[in-house]
Amino acid sequence: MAKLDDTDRQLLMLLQEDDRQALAVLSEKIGVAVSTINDRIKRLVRTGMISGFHARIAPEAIGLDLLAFIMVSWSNPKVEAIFLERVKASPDVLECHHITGAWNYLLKVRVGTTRDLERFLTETIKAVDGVERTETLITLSTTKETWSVRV
Amino acid sequence: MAKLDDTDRQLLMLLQEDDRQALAVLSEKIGVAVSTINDRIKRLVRTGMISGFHARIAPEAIGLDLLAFIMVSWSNPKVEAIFLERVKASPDVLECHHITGAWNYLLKVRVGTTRDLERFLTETIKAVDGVERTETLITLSTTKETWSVRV
DNA sequence: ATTGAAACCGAGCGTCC
DNA sequence: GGACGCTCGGTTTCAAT
Repeated sequence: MAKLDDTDRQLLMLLQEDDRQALAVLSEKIGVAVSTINDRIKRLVRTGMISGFHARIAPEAIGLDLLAFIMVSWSNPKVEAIFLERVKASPDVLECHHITGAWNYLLKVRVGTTRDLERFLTETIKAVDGVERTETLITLSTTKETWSVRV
Repeated sequence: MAKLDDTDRQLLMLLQEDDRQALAVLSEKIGVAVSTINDRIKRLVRTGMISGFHARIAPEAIGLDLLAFIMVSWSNPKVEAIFLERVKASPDVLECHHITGAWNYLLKVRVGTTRDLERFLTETIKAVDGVERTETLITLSTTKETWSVRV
């Protein structure tokens, strides 16, 4: 974990908001030369601080209207490997976290309709032998969903 | 919700994985002219299918080692407005969803250490008058965390 | 004084329009 | 094809030793 100076921090803030600003614009905003901006971005990528550049798709604009969080648990530890396999392969699953508490895993899932969600639950989750319980929290509305972290 | 043809879909897939590919590369992969790629991207942005281009920061690389999901509830409906205000203003909160089930809201929160989490809970969440219960699920490990949706 | 790292400058070139 | 913006060498500055 290399340390960041103020230029790096400002750059990260600006790029996580919008990575398509011209180097000249970034140079202007931060107050260093264009080539410096270029060097810094390259370094941030090389050192792994920036892990990628991604277009963000508006989910509802393409018909992905249902967001759900699904908590899953089992008692046989052998279940985990198969479960993770399935989950990684499924494009419906955006996130998969091993969590503390009463449940083993928390999934963030985005699909089109409740029918898709039902299909996901039966064909992807409950199809894994040994999965004992699930609880699904449906998102009614989303107030905030940002990819920008404090830097 | 405009309809997408196959070119749009391929383009969205490629750009959400990596938005810095040259138009010529995209043209090659999809098999249409460079100018078409350019037009399509512009249209996808204009129509709101693409809502932005963002550099992704590796959270652990900058010391954000703790990810938590916090469920919150209250009984007085007047609490909601103040709660959302605080949550929107907090850089620790990445997501805030109104959910079904026993809880009112689900938050996704990223901070440095357990101390920061404690401070967040006391100063941001429990400081909201009327918040009655919270439950925090700490993420032990993350198997999958993608921004790419099925298109 | 010497060295190394980082910032700056400008010309060349690739990319976009 | 023309223009813009990025890239990448060389050069300079600055800090630390």
